[in-house]
Parts: sequence; C-alpha cells; structure tokens
Amino acid sequence: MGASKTEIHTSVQIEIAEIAKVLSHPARVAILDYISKQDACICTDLVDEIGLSQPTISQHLQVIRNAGLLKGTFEGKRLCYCIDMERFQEIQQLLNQFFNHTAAQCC
Amino acid sequence: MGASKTEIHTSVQIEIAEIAKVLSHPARVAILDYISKQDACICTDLVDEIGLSQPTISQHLQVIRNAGLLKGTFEGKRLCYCIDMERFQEIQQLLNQFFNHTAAQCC
DNA sequence: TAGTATTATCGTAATATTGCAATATTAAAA
DNA sequence: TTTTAATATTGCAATATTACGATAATACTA
Repeated sequence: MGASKTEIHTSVQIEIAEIAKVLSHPARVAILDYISKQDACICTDLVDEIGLSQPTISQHLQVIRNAGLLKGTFEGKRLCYCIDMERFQEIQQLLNQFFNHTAAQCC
Repeated sequence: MGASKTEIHTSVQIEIAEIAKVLSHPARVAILDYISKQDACICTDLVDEIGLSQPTISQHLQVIRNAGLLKGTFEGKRLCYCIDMERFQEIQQLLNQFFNHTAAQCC
C-alpha cells in the first residue's frame, strides 16, 4: 500500500521515525550541514550550494521546518533562519535514548 | 522524480541519510525495540508482536539487516538473530557526530 | 520420505517521496 | 507605484516505499 500502519505503534516509535525521516535524505542532511556552518542567518545561497532547484530546496526546507528544526522568519524575500538548537538537542537526546535502551546482550 | 540526486552529496551525508532511513519507519523502530527487549535470539513471534503481515515484517527485517544492524543466521526455519551492538554503536556515534558538529550560534 | 512450520520471494496495488518547470506570492528597492 | 529579487505553491512525472496474498524455499520432525 505505501501507507504505514502508524496506529499499531507507540508514540515514541512514531516520533523516532518522524525525526529519522527528516534526516533520511542526503539533501536535508546537506542543508542542515550548510546552515550550521554559517556564522549568520542569511542563508540565501542554498540553491547554488546544494545543487538542487529552488522549488526542491524549498520543499526540503519545509520538511526540516515542520520538524521544528529551524527558527527565524520564513516569509517573503530575504529569508532568514538558522537551526533551532533547543529542538536539535531534544532530538539528539531522543535518538540517544532509543540507542541506549536498545542494548541486547545475546549472540 | 523520486530518485534522489545522491551524486551531489558527500559520502558522510549519504551515510547519515541511509542510517536514518532505517529508523524512518515506526515498524522498524518497533522491531528493533522488540528484539532488544528479548533475552535470547529466538525472535519468531515478531509478526504477532508488531501487527503486520509476515511478508511485510520480512521486508522490514531485510532493510534493518542490509544496514548491518542484525547478526545471526538468516536462512531457513527457526530464524535466530539479534542486534549487532558493534554496528549499532557505530551508527549512534555517527549520528552524534553529525549532531555535535551541527552547532549554529545565531538567532 | 512426507508432512509441517518458518522465512523469503514474487507480483501487484496503493501511497509517498523526490524533482523541476511554471507560476504565484511576498517584500524590499528604485 | 513599478520593478526586482527571493521564496512558496502548483502541477505533474518518475521513482520509491509500504503492505499483503500467493507461493516458493528451507529445514526440522515424525
């Protein structure tokens, strides 16, 4: 089908999956990489930097934004944003919690 | 298109994305959760446990396996496997490296 | 060897994702 | 106010993912 049966999973499992989905495309990883390397918030050259078309970059940015990973102003000309470190660390913690509690001892 | 332009990204970015893709579906998170909770390697009741059909579970397991996250024997009856902790920690480290070097200071 | 239980594969349908051209929207500058 | 530059949205095509029924393959057991 393609539609995932989310109702049979826990909210934590769904949350992990949603976070992972943001990072599951190299373009979005590249975008986060690039934004983090900037000193300021003016990130208008993403299109040239990443090598994808403007609509595609815009689409990826929306995915990252919807996950709460960006903050700043998002409308009109001269877009200004950067990574929301609070949310970023929250996500890192969530992933680490998942990795840490998954500690099998067999084989 | 649906095909991602992987050739324009760095190998690290692609690796992060590939790892994240494994965790980007709640069923796979649930499978990893469940396996890690078991004491032994006999994990034959995954189908009942996760609530998806046997072929679907098999498909998800293959994705997890291809990422190197499982070890054990994978053929024939009485499947026996568990999480490959070495690979698991390697992945955790890679993700943490990504999160740690992404530390923007603006806004 | 025949039967049984377990996992893998195939085929297929439904949905999601990715990408871009064309166009719209937005806000600053002239 | 018109122009211009930057971002968003729309529409569409190509590909990927998810899911499952049917079936095959595998290995244990009687």
